[in-house]
Amino acid sequence: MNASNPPGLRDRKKAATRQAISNIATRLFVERGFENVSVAEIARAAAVARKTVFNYFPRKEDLVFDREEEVLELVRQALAQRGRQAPVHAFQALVRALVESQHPLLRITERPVQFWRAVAESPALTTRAQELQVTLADDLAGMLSDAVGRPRTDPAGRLAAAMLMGTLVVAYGEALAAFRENRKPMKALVGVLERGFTGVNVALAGTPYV
Amino acid sequence: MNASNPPGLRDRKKAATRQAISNIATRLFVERGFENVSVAEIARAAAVARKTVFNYFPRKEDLVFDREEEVLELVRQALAQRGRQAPVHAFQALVRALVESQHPLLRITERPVQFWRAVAESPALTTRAQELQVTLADDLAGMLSDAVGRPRTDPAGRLAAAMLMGTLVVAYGEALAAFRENRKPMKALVGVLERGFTGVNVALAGTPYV
DNA sequence: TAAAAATATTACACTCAGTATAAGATTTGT
DNA sequence: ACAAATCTTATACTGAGTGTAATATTTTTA
Repeated sequence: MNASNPPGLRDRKKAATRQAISNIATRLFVERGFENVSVAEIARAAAVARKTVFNYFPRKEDLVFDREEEVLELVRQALAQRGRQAPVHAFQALVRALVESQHPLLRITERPVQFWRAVAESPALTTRAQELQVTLADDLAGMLSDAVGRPRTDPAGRLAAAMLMGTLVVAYGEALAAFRENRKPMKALVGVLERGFTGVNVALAGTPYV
Repeated sequence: MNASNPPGLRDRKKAATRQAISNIATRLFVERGFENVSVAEIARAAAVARKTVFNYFPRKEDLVFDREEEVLELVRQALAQRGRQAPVHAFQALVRALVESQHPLLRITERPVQFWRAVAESPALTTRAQELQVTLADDLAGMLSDAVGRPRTDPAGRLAAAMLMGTLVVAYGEALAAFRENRKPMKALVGVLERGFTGVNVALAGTPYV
């Protein structure tokens, strides 16, 4: 639970171990598929106890998805620095900015295409991805509600978050499809995005969210 | 893969076994919670082999959620009989009709409230419910696209489906919350619903879906 | 109605994810 | 250098889900 300060030896070793496990796991998954690699095998390859793997990654799927916190941080920042802008608009502005600045999270290249193909081929990973979408929508709903000083259970906030995340997921999926079919991924992405955003703005009209 | 005809003895026995397993499982889950009942125990209580339980319900969670087909059938029917109405509007009309006719699927009573509380208390069931939401959104997207003669991957259809399902889930959740707080569940439900529907209609404006 | 074909149930053995616990090793603060 | 805190490990366990082949039951055919 440390924060700043020079990271001690312990923390550096932990980071190294975590990274090593993650790297080896990724390599094995790419080579042979998620379902065909056991945690025991990963532990062996990383020269570490099986339990240690679970210490760092409570579920096997977490070896693949470990950028949740990064995403949340981006949203937090955007909402904190939004000035007088409505929170939903601030979120939309964030997404547009990430697209235009070619941020790694939304940039479409061969890498993410292969990554998401692998996810699609694994039932466990697909399920986990869906779980993540819902978790993110939930967190987003909480942040939006906080921003307008309403209870975190406010249905309007939930509705906004669900629609925004839904839009984002569909848009990103379409961008991946476009890439595979040699169409312009970013154009496809923005097309869906603006459609969805327009809808959200109307749905939330009359509320402080927008 | 039989369809009509008088159901033979075999089919009747199968239906009976399935129902018996499901009933006993439900009882045990209610008594002691989903995670605290093993499939082995269910099998024993139902006087059946463990493997037989898995024959009928591939995953343990399927013992709880087994109304997917029923929902899909409702949507199929509504879209088939929609006449010249746009598919998204037909879907919205279906939902409104279910609400007004107090259809069991959307009626809020003590039963569903307890059911969904139990789901919320179980990580495995929560995950499965999310999975179902995504599956339903996917099927809905396919049906909407079919209805307007576009490929099942059409992003507009996907967007419509994602937003509609998102709206439905948030609205239903809010209705459950309203029930617990002694507010009018149906009023809460319809409130969120109409908000979401308005947004969807705008998002999809200019497309044949609406 | 009796045998043959089809299908359902069962027993058995197995893999693997995830948890619990306590002992041993390493880092950190004094 | 010592003690406290924390990380790793060995070991053993529970429970979900799969594969397979033997057995029982229903349906079909003759």
